Amino acid sequence: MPVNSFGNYPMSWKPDLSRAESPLYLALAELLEEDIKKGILQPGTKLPPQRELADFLDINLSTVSRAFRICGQKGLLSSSVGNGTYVSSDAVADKIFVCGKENPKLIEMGGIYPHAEANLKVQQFAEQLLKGKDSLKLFSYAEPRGTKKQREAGVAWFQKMGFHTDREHILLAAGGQNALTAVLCGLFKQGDKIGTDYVTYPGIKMAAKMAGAQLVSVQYENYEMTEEGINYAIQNENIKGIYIMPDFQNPTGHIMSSETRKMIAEISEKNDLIVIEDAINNLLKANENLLPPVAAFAPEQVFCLASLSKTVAPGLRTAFIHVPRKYHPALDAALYTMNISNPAVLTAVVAGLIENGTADEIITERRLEIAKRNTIANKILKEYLSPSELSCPFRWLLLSEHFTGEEFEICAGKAGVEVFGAERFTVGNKPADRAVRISVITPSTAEILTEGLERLKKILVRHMR
Amino acid sequence: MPVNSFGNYPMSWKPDLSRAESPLYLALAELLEEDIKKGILQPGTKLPPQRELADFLDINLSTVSRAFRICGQKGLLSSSVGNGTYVSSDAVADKIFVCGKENPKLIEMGGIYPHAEANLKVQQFAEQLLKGKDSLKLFSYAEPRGTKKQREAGVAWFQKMGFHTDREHILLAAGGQNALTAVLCGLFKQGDKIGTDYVTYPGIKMAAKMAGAQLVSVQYENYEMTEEGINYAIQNENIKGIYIMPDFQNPTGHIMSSETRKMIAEISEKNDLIVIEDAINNLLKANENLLPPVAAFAPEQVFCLASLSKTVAPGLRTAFIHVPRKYHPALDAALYTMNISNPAVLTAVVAGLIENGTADEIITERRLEIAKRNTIANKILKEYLSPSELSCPFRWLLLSEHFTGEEFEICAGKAGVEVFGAERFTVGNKPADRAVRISVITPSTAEILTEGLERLKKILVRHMR
DNA sequence: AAATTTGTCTATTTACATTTC
DNA sequence: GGAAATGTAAATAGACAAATT
Repeated sequence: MPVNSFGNYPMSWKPDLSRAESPLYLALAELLEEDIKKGILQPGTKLPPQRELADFLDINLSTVSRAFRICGQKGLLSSSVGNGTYVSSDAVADKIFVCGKENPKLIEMGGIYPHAEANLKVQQFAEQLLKGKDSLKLFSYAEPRGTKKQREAGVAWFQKMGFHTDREHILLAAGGQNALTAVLCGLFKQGDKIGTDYVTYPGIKMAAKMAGAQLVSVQYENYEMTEEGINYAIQNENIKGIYIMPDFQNPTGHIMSSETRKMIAEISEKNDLIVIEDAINNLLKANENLLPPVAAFAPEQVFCLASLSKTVAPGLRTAFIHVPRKYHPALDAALYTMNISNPAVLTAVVAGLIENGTADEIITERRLEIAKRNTIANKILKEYLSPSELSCPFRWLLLSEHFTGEEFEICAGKAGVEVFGAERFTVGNKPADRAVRISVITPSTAEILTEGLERLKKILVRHMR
Repeated sequence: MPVNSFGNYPMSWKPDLSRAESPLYLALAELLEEDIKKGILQPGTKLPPQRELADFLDINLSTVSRAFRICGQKGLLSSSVGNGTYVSSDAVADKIFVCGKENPKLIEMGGIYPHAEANLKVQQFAEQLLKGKDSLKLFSYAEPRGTKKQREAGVAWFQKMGFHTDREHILLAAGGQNALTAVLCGLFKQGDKIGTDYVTYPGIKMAAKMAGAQLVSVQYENYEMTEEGINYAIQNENIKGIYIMPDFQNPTGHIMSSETRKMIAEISEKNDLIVIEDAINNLLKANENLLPPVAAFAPEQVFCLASLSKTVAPGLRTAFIHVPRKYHPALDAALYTMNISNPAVLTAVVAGLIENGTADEIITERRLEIAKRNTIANKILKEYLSPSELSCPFRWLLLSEHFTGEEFEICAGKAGVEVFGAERFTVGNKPADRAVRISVITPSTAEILTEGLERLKKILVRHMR
């Protein structure tokens, strides 16, 4: 018999299990998922305590618990002891990012797609390579782990970042996302937890979902995870790893301080925490601003992923991974399971470009082009943009209280500009920032960029009055 | 108090839980895994009934059950009601297949690697393509789902097999293994079961492990799954899907009859069973032997995977997937999570080769070359080889009672020939066949092939007396 | 500072269905 | 053909620890 007086303190959710066919725990989980997807339970809603719900439904506490766990693992709920269970803020927003081109009139500033013009040197090199001897082998199976020469190119690549590693620590993946998925699927089990920033790269959310891992957002200050935050997540959330993007954090564009890098390295060593460091933007930073990746401070604890997509060319679909020795077999197996091997043509091009110095030239070009575009962005939207270095390919646009990120995304879409609202990047149950990410590098010309930015400004100004 | 008289019927396993620190169920699972890996519990061993073990250890039945389930999901055990629990026959053999070259003196006939000489036309086409206009875009991001033209090439590819599908049913993957992993990770949950042949392509074992799915071997007759076998597995093992390779089944080389193809199509429709059809070898069959894939008979039930690795060139890392409509979103998301997109250069080459007819020429060349090699194989090892069409790139070598597959693999290795023993292909708890798979297409020349086969013959003859 | 709230984890009880003998 | 053997699944009970009040 229910003890609580439900009348006085109405429960936020009163499911009806009376005509459920499947087992109780499943029926409950299904109802919950349905109600979240339907919007009956909004993100951020606090659910009734498990005991109260059990009492109300006249079933056992553990049965409710089990149902909640199922939804929790799907990323629909996030809960903490003593505090309660909440509907995740990103429970619904689960859209795939699709490379545009569907609406040619839309100015694409959502996805970050470096423009094709800078690919000239890559194309020329590839053409030469195909003419060379041994080019027939470029269409046979490649060695799964890459050749010594290719892994050596990876070493050279990390060297540019100020991180000295060696051939035995390098594996190759078919791009940054491929690398990320391999690490998650290869090293994490269903139910394992991974700490992230409170807004983060959506690709980690997709990869985590595939691996069955749960993301929890780590407490932060000034756009950086705090020491206490990480320690708390280790002790109380039992996270097995963290995911970080120290250079031009996606989506905020923040560059992690040297102190925090060292702090994370230290904590990870002390607690045997797996660090997944996404160094995709490291080499986009200005040359005089050399900040080595966290991996440099804890090389046996950190997976350092270095995709070439943003720095050389996206079509190369290649990433180097620095792999801690003890995790090498597991990641090797995961990459083999997913890819067998990387395309021989592309890895050969990559290795060649790095070896002969062309890669450096391309990076310099890309940096200059981005800087040119950020100068334009700063001129048009200065007061709204979160500050950033000139070579960051995207910007974090802070909105007034008039808009949520999602609302602005829709408004911008109607004005013919695609941007991505903060909701797409959120983790956990904190309400999303009022912000959107805009890519300055995607529009094919500076003119189109300008037009897009002007349109955004119009929307902002119109609502300022 | 134990009821059974353990003295009389000694239990096959008497674990010692007395000094376990972790929870009972975990400690038991760990002990079990350890003892299997150490070889204390051999593949095929029947474990004591759960109740007896619980009694012996003086713990609850469910606790044992839980421990067994953990090991079962790792592929270490396979059990059936009324019958008991057995150590899986492939519990230990878990090696990665690595593309050789490490020992140059070894004649590689283990992995199936089409030789590079046939890549000439591919290389020439790629060279032309790079010279063409728009070639800069080949190094930018590609559309995740492929362009219309590329998907149209997939339609044309399936058309050659006698299977008519359309553009909306096609997705692209970065090779056959990539496709397989995407299907498994995208559509199956931890603990889901998938039926396979009793010997099967090891890649499905790796992919299943990553997805957390369990493989169960389906009853068969004459190298083909039987209707009763599939129905049994649906009803009693609760399989959610089956994996089949109807053309040149790996490793036996068997071609599935037309009747069985239709039977599988029908059962899958009736039971909403997901069929994963690996059609990698379909187009290697002789032209006059057109047998459409199972997908042709149940297109909304069958994922049909068509890698180009064995037919055109492995380095293209491309596979077309025919996807049932209802599963399209799930697979699309999985592929996006793993790859974002396929390399634009390679998919452009693939689409071009198919469109201009070069692909057909290459297939014909490959078939002829394989036939030449099988003629040699038949001459040297006729009496040992399981019969097969001339265009099958590998053969199933049946051994006498003198050898297990593994033993022969080792003997061959000592004689400088790499082959793969049946143990690498086994699923379930039936002891492996006495057989090895030999690839006739991997040695770079017919002479090397001949030498390899002669060495194998020597081993066989020496032990016949 | 102590009591209460709250989620999590392990082990147990009970019921069930299939297979074997 | 019926009893016994055997694995599987769901629901429950109890203990624990962190967070809140």
